[in-house]
Amino acid sequence: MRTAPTLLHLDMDAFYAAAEQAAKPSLRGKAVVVGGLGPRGVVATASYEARRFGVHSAMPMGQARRLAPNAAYLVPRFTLYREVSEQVMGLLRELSPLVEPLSLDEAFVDLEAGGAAHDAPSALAVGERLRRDIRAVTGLTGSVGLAATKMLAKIASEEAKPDGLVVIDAGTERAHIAPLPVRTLPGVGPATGELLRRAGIVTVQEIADAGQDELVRLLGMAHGASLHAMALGHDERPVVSDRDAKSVSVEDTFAVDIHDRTRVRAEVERLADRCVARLRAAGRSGRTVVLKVRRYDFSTLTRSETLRGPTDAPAVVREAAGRLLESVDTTGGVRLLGVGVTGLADFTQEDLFAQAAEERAAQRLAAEGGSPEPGERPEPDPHEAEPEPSAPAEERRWLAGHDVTHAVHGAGWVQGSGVGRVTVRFETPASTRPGRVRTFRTDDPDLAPADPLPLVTPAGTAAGGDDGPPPPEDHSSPELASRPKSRSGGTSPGAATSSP
DNA sequence: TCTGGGGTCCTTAACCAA
DNA sequence: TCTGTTGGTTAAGGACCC
Repeated sequence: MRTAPTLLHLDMDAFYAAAEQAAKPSLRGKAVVVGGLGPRGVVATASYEARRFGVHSAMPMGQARRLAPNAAYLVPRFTLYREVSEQVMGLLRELSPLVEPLSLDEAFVDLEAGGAAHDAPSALAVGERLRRDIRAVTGLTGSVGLAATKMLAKIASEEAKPDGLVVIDAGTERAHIAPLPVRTLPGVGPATGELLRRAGIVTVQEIADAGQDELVRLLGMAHGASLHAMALGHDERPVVSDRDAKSVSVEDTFAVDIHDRTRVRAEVERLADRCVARLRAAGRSGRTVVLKVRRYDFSTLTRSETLRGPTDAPAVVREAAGRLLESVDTTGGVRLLGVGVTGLADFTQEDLFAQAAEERAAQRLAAEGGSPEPGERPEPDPHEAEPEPSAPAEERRWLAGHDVTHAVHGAGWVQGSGVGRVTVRFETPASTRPGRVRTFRTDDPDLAPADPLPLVTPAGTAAGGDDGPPPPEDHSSPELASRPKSRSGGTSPGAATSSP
């Protein structure tokens, strides 16, 4: 058992929204909401300015728009977030070989394993230096928690938010967490919280007092025992680097429910292909195929089938998913479909099923006269955030927040689009004040999509285009961070997503 | 205009084999 | 041979996390 607070938890502050603010000077200090912009989107991240209006993650977009109508609404740009995340993880790996990323914006680091720290003062110094380095390299802020266990380090970083550092010293752990609500503990969500509340257990102290037997009776062996241990401050989970994924899945929620069985089937096959593409990209194969269906009433069911051996053949996964669909009643409409693969292996069994399935697929295709789904041109999905890397340029879509370049005006980003127009703000991460806004036709040949620019310009290469002296701090127009002015008619504001 | 998308882990039940 | 126990695997669902 570790006695010094040498376990570090890093949590970037409002990560997606902060990255967008760093990329778009006109949004700094403003309410920014990142998430799905379609009719069924939810908030992924809200900037701290937006949180003041009550907007928070997992909230339906519609509700967010009611609470903060003047916020900027942007679609997520995972390529940018991944790049920044890699920079941050790189800094963490300089501290220790034992780095466990939990997501793009969160990770545990075992400082003792790296020899970076051995007691509270050295850990504190490392934590503060890390925060400075992150700000220097990415321009973003992160919060750091230091403690002797994962659970406590995570609680500490939560308390440190935003842009802070908290150490929970050895010996103070139990006293520190005792008065906190049970929901503070990892693994206690709405359901468990409510169950405990009905048992009269509201605080961490009360979990400890209830005793392990009672907790196990209430929550089952695994959950009950671990929760009781956590309430006592015990948590022996080690930091584990490079964990292998155990499943790969893709799913889509449709802008409107799908009723047509043929269409449902076509979507399942598309999802199967996307799933396999990801599986192959990861160099894995899988043995169990899972189909997920969310019906019109939000009831969700899964069906799964385990194959004789692992596969990464598109036709095999497609066929299995298709078979599973046969056993699902979709009358009434389908809101979401998903296809996943579990039981992953690093190899693909040389198998005849794949070949047989390929042949059947080819035959079916030939029999149907060459077109995959007659009359069912799989439209570019209206809900996906990022365009497929290889998306054909047949129809250009201007997603709110994405980078563009203009032959005359240079680098900028899409502020909104609709009714044949796209509104662009011309500014870059290095701009010292909000850039100009211009509106173009969506088919303007001078306008082209662009890759995200680095948030921080490496010293010495001060990117040009920087006009004038430091900002007289924001004399921005009211609609600045808001929707495109050119909006008219019924299309949802700022959404580049097409509605049917 | 309620409720995304990508995961992990646990529980329960059914079934099969030893 | 019959019955009971145990353990592994599969399938389905649910809670939780970011």
